[in-house]
Amino acid sequence: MKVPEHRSLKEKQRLEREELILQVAQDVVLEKGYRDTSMDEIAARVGIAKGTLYLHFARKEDLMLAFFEREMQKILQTIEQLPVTAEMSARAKLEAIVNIMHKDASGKRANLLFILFNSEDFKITLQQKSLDTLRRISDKVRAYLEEGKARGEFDPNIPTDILLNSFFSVLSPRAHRRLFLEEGYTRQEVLSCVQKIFFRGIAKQPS
Amino acid sequence: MKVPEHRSLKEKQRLEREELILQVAQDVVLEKGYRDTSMDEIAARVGIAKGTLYLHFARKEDLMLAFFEREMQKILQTIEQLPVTAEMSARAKLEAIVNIMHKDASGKRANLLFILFNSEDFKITLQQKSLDTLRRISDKVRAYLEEGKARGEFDPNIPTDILLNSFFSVLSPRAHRRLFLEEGYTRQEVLSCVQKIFFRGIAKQPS
Amino acid sequence: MKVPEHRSLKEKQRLEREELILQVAQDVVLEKGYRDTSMDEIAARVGIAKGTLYLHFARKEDLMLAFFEREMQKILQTIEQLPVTAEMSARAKLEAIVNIMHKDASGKRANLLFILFNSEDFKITLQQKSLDTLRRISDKVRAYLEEGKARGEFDPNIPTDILLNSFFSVLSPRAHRRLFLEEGYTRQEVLSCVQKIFFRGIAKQPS
Amino acid sequence: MKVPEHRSLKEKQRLEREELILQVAQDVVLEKGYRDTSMDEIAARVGIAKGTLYLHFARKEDLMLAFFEREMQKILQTIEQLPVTAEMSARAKLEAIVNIMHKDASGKRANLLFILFNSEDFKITLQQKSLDTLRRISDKVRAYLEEGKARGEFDPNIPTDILLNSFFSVLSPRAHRRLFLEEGYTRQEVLSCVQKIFFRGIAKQPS
DNA sequence: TATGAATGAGTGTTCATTCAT
DNA sequence: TATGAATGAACACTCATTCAT
Repeated sequence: MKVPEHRSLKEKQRLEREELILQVAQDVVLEKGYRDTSMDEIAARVGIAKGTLYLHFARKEDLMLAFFEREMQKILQTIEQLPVTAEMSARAKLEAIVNIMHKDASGKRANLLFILFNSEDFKITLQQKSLDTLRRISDKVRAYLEEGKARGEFDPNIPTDILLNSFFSVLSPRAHRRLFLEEGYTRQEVLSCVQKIFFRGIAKQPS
Repeated sequence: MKVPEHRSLKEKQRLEREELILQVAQDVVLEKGYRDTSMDEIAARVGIAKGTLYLHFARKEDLMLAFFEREMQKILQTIEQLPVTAEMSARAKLEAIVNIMHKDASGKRANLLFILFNSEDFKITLQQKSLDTLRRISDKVRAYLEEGKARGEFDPNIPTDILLNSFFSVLSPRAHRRLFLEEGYTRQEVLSCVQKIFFRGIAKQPS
Repeated sequence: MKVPEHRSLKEKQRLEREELILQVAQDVVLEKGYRDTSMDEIAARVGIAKGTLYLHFARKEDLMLAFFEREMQKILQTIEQLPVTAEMSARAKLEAIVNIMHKDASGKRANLLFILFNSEDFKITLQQKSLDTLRRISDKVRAYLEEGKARGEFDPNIPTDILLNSFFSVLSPRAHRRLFLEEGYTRQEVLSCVQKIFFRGIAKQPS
Repeated sequence: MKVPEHRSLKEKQRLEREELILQVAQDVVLEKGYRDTSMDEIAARVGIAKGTLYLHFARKEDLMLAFFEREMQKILQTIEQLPVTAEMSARAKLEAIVNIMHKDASGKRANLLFILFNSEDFKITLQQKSLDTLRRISDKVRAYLEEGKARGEFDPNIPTDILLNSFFSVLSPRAHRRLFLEEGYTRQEVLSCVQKIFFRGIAKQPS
């Protein structure tokens, strides 16, 4: 009976440490960017030796991918658990997704998603797993966009690819960060305006 | 009297070389990204010694800032020389600006502008001069946005700051790069759709 | 009375494990070389924790020395148990030693012996114990060489030190490894030729 | 007129520096072995910064190969310039080669040749150029060995491959280093005995 | 002024060794 | 006693920056 407990304790500690590393890595990356984030700095901030970092993640790339993947998984899970009803408009569903992406206080999540979506900026070769998760998220959005077109909510003349891309770029908090940081707007305020612009912009035009 | 001429000749040569360096730097940065652009490569491509590069730009950062500044100056000048008439709608003026930003075949300009506007991507602290140019560009856009509001073209309920920010993020080719590169859309096609979304989105709503 | 038994049981287990470690270490070293053999890999292959390895051998070097020592001991024992009769020629006795050194299918033994004899290849300072064993082996060979000289079999004009050194370097399978691996000769064939060269070479010249 | 001079001066300095690096690298490798030779140590011993080392040799491997190649070239050139006459016995020619290999005071050359000939010990993948030089050296020896067989000097029953391999392993000073270093023999003395053993050993037997 | 050789701090990664449990 | 997580010194290699010529 003790061995399993012991193991699970160790395993728990391991996961906690891993979580801490991921959290710190994320902070540093958001602060300094991918290339300026050094394994040295992550280790120092976590308060462990550099070698210990490598017990958890064999390569810098793996660490980076791990936290991207983790964030995306969280988003995907929340999106898939959204309580959608038949009566909800496509816009309402998409707004729910936007809210999820902006939910966390710092907007980190959406930043990461945006970064990933424009992943060519990184010299990271996304692994298949991450690409899959990413694909599943964007497929969900795509499905709602097409549903909206079918229902006559959205303009059918705009290709869904373009709607999809605009959805992620327009609604990314990254794109609007300056407004919170320097101009004193609240997240909610900005989000509300930007959503308004986007959904009006893609709405089906009265003939 | 000769000295000044001599100086101005030298000065002219100096400026020509500087121009060449900036052009090359821009190419390399757009090709490889900021971090993967080395002073060695720039010097080699220009055909001068590395030391000579440092006679023109004391730091890598300065070189980068200089070519951002140069691009912005070009944009600013074109914007300021736009033939605007009283009858032109604010939207038409803004569309003209968007066209300038996307004018060059490769979309380099707008990429650079966007990059700068989100300058935290770079470890660059913009110098006062660059900030001024940037400010003047965005002031022009801001003026047209407010003109549009005053004329009843744009929704007065959305703060101009937010419109301004959306203008730059939505219309940046960077945000839509994937669509050209991977999905096979043409620049013109994407630009047209995205403009449509944006201007519909910010249009004054019928009461 | 129980304690000693207990101890000797433990001791026996300890020795068995030590034997296993040495066996594994030897395999890995012959497979990958000294520098590319990691304590991690040895522990993993043995199926114990790395810390446990260090309970048996305080340093990597100690482990390496231990298995050299062990191999040399085996060789020494076999050499000392050789059924030598008065009628046997010195050459026959030396050939028996060569055969022992090459006996195991893979030539591991002789490789190890050669490596040790040229121990500068390793950053290993041989411990006294190993040096003793080594000395006893080479003394045996030296004795037979001198016996051969005394009997008129070998050329008395060549110093025994030089004969001894040539014996080990000429007859080392390491020196001839290429011939098996790349040229397709059999061990037996090469060994036979090399022995012929050596014993002819050191034979007493007809006056 | 000045430019060429200037260039050749710089070039000369460059070559001198390179020579110095190679000399130091060789010393360190012979002292510590390939794996224990660090670029840091080489740079420190030469008295230059680590970066400077990389101006001359892009990779550690390149540096190592460069000095192997250089030594082999020297040997090859000397071998090819040997004054051989039709009357010289094959043995005399081979002895001349052995002398070349042992010529330099320290015996470094032959050590390097031996190391290379057993190059599987190194994780170096020999470049084609080095392999060619090596091949040309051993071809020369092989030719003399076969000439000796044809002339009835050497035993035709021993395959030339085996003779060749024995030539290099037996006559390598590496194999006999102990005798100089610890036993007090002179190089000449050892060399003479070892040659005697080898050439007697391979001599054609009276039928 | 122009050069490019030289610098050295910094990077990701490995691995023998230690030590709390 | 046995574990394996943690350590940190060491390594090969890069590149912005300097400086003697």
